[in-house]
Amino acid sequence: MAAETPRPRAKRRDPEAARTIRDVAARAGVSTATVSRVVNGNYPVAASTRAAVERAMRELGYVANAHARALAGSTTRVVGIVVNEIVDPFFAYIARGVQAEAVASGRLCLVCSTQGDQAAELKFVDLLLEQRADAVILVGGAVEDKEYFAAVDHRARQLGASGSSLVLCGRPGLASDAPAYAVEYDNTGGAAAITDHLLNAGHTRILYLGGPTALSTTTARLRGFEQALRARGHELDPALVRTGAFGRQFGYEQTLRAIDEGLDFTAIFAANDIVAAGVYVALRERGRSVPADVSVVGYDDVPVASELQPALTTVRVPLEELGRAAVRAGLSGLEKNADPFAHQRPVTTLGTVVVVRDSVAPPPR
Amino acid sequence: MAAETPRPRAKRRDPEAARTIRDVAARAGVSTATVSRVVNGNYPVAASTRAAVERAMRELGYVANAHARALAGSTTRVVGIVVNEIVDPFFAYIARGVQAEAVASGRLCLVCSTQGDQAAELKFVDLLLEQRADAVILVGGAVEDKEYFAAVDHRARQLGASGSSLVLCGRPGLASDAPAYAVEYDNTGGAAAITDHLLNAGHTRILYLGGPTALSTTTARLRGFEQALRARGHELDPALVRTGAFGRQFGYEQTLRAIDEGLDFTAIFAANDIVAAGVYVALRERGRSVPADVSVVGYDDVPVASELQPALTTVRVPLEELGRAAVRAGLSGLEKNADPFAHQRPVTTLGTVVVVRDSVAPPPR
DNA sequence: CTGAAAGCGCTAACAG
DNA sequence: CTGTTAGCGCTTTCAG
Repeated sequence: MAAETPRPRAKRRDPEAARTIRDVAARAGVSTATVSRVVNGNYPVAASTRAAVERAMRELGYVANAHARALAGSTTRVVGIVVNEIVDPFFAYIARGVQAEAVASGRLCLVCSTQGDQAAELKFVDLLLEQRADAVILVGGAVEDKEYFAAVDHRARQLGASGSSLVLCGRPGLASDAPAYAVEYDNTGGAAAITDHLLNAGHTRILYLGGPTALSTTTARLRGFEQALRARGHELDPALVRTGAFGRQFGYEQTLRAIDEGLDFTAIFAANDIVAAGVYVALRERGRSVPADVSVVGYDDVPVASELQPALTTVRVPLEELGRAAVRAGLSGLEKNADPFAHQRPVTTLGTVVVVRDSVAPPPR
Repeated sequence: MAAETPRPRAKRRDPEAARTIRDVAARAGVSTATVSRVVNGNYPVAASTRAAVERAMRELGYVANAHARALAGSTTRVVGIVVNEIVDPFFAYIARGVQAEAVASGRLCLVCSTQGDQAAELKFVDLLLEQRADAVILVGGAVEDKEYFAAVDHRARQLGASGSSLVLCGRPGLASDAPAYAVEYDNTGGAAAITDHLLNAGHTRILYLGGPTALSTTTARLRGFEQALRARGHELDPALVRTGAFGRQFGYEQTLRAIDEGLDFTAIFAANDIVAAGVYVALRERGRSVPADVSVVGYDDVPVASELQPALTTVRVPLEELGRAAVRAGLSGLEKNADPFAHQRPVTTLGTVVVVRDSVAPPPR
C-alpha cells in the first residue's frame, strides 16, 4: 500500500533554492509547527528540541520567507512612507524618524519619493496598499483640491478596511470620518512666535517671503505671521507678502526685487530655511548686512540654518519626532494592548520652538 | 449528494476584509486563473471577459496582495538599500537614484538606515534577505575587517542562491568569487585631479583633512592626493595629513589646531564638503580669508558646496547615477533578456569631475 | 481563450 | 510540549 502514500510535495524544484521550514523540520526530525515556534519564540518549546531545530536551521542556512509569513499571519512588518523629495532635509529628517520607529517596532520601511508628482503620491499609496503595509504615512503639503481629497479619503478607507491605517504627517487631517490619523506641528503658533520675536526687536515692516500661493499646509505660517501682527495692533501690508515657490531661488529673486523696487522693510520672514538661504545671498549681493541692515528669520531649523553666516534664527520643527509619532499613531491599532479606551487621538500636534541665533537685531537707526 | 460538495473554504473570516481574487472571479463568473490573467495582462483574454472582470474588480474595490503574489510568483518587486544615514546628502542622493530606478523598473524601495551601526547593517541585509528583495544595495564605507568581510561574503552567496544579488555601492567589491556587483566612482582619480588643480594654482603645502583613520573606501582619496603630489615631484609630508572623523566638527577643530600650531600650509584638501564647511568656519574665526589667505577644496559636491561662501571648488561624484547604476546591476540577472553574453560586468566605475568655483586662488605673496 | 488544481512557505487552531 | 491540518491569496501548468 506504499503507493497510496499521499506524497503531497512531488519534487524539490531547485536544489539550490532557498531552504524552507519543511526542510528544517525534516532535518531536525520535528514538525513544521515546531520549527515555526522556535523561529518566532512565542511559544514554549523544549530546550533540546529548540537546539536541534536551531542547529538544523544553521546547517541549512535557513532564511524565513517574509511573504509567506505575511500571507499566513496577519501583519506584514512593513510601514510605508510617501514623501515629496527624499534629499530635502525636511523630508529626510521625518523619514529618519519613521525609519527609526519602524525598526524599533520590528518593522522595515518602504520609502517612496514622488519628486513632487501629485499623481505619483496616490499611485504609491496604492502600491503600499498592495503591500498591505501595517501603516502608510503621507508627508507634506497637500493641495486644496476636491478630487484629490476624495482620492485620499478613499485610500484611507481602504487602508482602514484592511486593518492598516493612513497617517497624514505635517498636514491637516481629513475633514471626514475616514479612518486616518494626523500628526502635525504647530505651524501657526511657531510663525506667530517668531514674528513676535521680530516685533520685540522693534521691527514692524516685515517682508514675508515664500510658501505656496495655493492654500495649503504651510499657509498656516502666513496665518501665524498675520495673527502676531494683528495682536500687536499692526495691519498686514499686502505689499509685504510675497508667496510663491519654496526654494532658495525664490528667496533670492524676491529679495533682489524688493530691494530694487525700493520696498520699505527692515526684516524678512522666510517661509523656510532654504528660502532664507536665498535671501542671504541676495542681501549680500546688494551690500546689505545681516542683521545690522536687515534681520532675517526662517522656519524648520534644518542644518543650513546653523550653517548660514550669521547663523539663522528660526523655528525648530521636531521633524524626527514627527516621523516617530506618525508611526506610533499608525500602528496604534495593531498593538496587542488593544485597549479601546487608551485610544490614539486622531490628531496629534507637536509644539515648535523659536531658536534664537544671530540673524536678528533691532532695525537700523 | 449536495452534502458531498468539497466546500473548500468554509466561511469568510471578516466581511469587511479585503476582497480576494476569488471574490472577483465569483462576481465576474469566471475562474481565478482568468482574473489573474487580466490583472497581469500577460496572457490573451477575450475582451468581453476582461471587461467583466475589470468591472467586478472595480465594484469590489479589489486590491492585489503583493505577498501572495511574491509567494506564488518568483519576483518580489522590491529592492532594498542599506545606508549609514539617510539625512546625509551623500546617502540621500544615492538613495534617490535607487528609488527612481527601482520605480522605473516597477519596484518599490525598502530603505534601511543604520545610523553608523555596523552590526545593524548586516542585520538589515538579513531582513532584506527574508524579504526576498530582488536586489540589495549596500552603500558606503566598509571597514577592513576580516570577520566583517566574511559576513558580507556569506550574505552575497545567500542572495545569489535565492536569485537575488548584492550590490556594493561606493565601496570596493568583494575580493572573492562571491556573486556580488560593485558600483563605484573614481575616488582616487578625482582626488588626484583636484590636487592637480591646487598644484596648478601654485600650492605645494597642502593640508589634507578628514577621512577615517582605518583603511577604507575613502582612503582612496588620500591615495589620489598622494599620487598627484608624487607625479609633480613633491613628497607627502606626514605633518600635513590629518585623518580621523568625517564631520564638520573634525574640519573645524583640525583647522584651528593647524593654525594655532603655526603649521605651514596655503591650501586645505577637505576629504568631503562637510569637512570643508567646518574648515571655513575655523578659517573665518582666525581671520583667514578664503581664497586670499588659504585655498580650500572639498569632495562630493553636495549642496553645501555651492552654499558656502565663497562657493567651494570640489569633486562632483555622480551620486544619483551611482544609485541608478546599482539597481541596474542588481537587477541585471532578473531581466528577461537574460542574454548570457550581454552580461553585467561585476564592477562598474563611474567617473568624477572637478567643479571649479571660488575657493581656490594662488597662494598669498 | 478558459478552467481545475496544485502548490508557494508559513502560521494557527486543534488535537493529543 | 508537539504534531496535523487547514488555509492565507495568487500564479501556473495542464487540459480542454
